[in-house]
Amino acid sequence: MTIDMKDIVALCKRRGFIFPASDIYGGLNGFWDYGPLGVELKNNLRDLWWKAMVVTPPIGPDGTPVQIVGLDSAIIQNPKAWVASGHVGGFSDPMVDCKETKKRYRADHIYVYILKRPDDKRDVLENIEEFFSEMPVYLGFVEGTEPEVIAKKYDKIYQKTFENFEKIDKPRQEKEYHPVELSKISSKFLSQIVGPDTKSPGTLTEPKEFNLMFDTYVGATQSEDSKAYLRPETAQGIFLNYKNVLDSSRVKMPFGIAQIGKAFRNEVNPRNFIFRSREFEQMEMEWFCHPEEVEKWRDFWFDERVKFWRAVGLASDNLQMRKHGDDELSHYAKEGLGTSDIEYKFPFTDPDFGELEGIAHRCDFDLTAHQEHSGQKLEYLDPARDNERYMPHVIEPAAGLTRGTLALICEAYTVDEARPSGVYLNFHPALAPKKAAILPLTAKEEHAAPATKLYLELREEFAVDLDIKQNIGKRYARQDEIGTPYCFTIDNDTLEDGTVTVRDRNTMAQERISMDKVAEYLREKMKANAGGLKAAA
RNA sequence: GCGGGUGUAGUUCAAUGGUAGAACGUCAGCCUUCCAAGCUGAAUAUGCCGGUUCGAUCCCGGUCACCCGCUCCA
Repeated sequence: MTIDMKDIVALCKRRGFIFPASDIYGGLNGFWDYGPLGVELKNNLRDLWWKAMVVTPPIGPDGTPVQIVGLDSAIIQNPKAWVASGHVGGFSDPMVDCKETKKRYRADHIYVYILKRPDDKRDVLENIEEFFSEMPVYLGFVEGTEPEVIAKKYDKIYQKTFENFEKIDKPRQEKEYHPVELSKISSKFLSQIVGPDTKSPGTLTEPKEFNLMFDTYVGATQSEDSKAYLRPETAQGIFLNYKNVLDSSRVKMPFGIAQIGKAFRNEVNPRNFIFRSREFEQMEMEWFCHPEEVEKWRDFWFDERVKFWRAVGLASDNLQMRKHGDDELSHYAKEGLGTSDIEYKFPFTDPDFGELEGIAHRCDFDLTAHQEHSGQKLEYLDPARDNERYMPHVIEPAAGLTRGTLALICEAYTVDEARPSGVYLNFHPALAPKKAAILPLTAKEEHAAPATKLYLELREEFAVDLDIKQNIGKRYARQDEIGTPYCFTIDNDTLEDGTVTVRDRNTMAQERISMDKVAEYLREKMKANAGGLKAAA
């Protein structure tokens, strides 16, 4: 049975998991808001990650717990940080697309060759308008194209374009080609320009800025000097604080710094609900180690991270591991061990998979770059290795918190025609936004009063709901739809013998337990069902 | 960014160039001893802007958003 994403999106809105951002204004492409239940779910996943990384980090290969400390760095950093990281330089150039070949060029790499006779003394750039009115078509070439190739293509295109080519070309028998950068030519002439890899004019789009970082300005005045960026990844904040952490927290190589937070990318094309959005949340850990140990730690962290995703409920075949091909490696991972992804089969990627987490070997790219740009020494003096001085290498497990939340919802979404709601969310109890609902069988005081008492007791320890109104079936159904694993129902027997009914979300089975054992019951169920997770709380 | 599609209540759907309906959900009340029961009542919608028209939710244009396929994803 294939699950329709539309149904999931509808449920998310209907029950308060995820809303379109600025909904009442018609939304905003690439932005989503997390509703009352969505934020609980997301926080639960976030807290479990933090616990697995920072509070109780795993036991390392040598049998002792590894060292990881936390961090929460600013979203806006000195813009030089993004120059050093490579985010500013390589990706801020205006790009031109060819509609026909779908190729993409840097606008300053394409030259349009204007034809003129040697005796024509006009300056090409200053009289560009005249030149374009004299000849209907000029040709663009990528920087460095051989003159012979240019001449040949001109002959070919002109012969094809004009039946009376000879007549037109006659006065230009002696001609010169004058290259002009495409970015210097008004876009109104694009319809007269033939792209480098095509034969007909007008296929090139207007040059577009292609920097995926959001700009902002620090301070009251807006100028180039005050320009800054919203971070496109949380990782750099970790590298920027690497030295501070080392100097203040007594960690030794190898160790990790973990951070959870928002990141922003001005995606060309946000898609697929919250999967690719412009504002999203990352859970990243940078693991610093000696260059010789990267392989060991890469394998270690990959296993740990797979365990984590399985433990939070992605235990099915929908989870897959995949190594990046050389052609898709990031600038920082071109050397070294590359990147391996943990991927999830979302309904919208099915039968393919979408990235949930990447475990990358970032080499010493970032620290070296920041050392160069900042002038600060970032090498590590390792007393455990005879005071060897080296630049640590980094293994980075970088997970998407918002993507993970979406995967949890997709995985939990279970169609069941047999039950009144027709669907339920099969969340792991540790992840469920509500752990239990307290339901008096009727709204009468004799049921409502003990239910309220139980609710007040349980809410000290668990996220629980008290729901008194409407008939019991409706209330069960509502809890099914939001994925509450347990419902405790107070009825007449409760008054007699102090027991309540426990109703299990997945099986709909019921059993009676003593009311004063409910907290303990819940505690044990959470633990028993927690799989590889440590208790959630 | 390109091509295609879709926008009506919270959700899923009707209908119409002339007063926009339903189901479910929500809320209020009654009822109710375990799975959206029953009764009564209530609130809530034509994405936005413009054009054509006596009159537009419907026709046209633009825009925004969502979906599908490509592209992109440092």
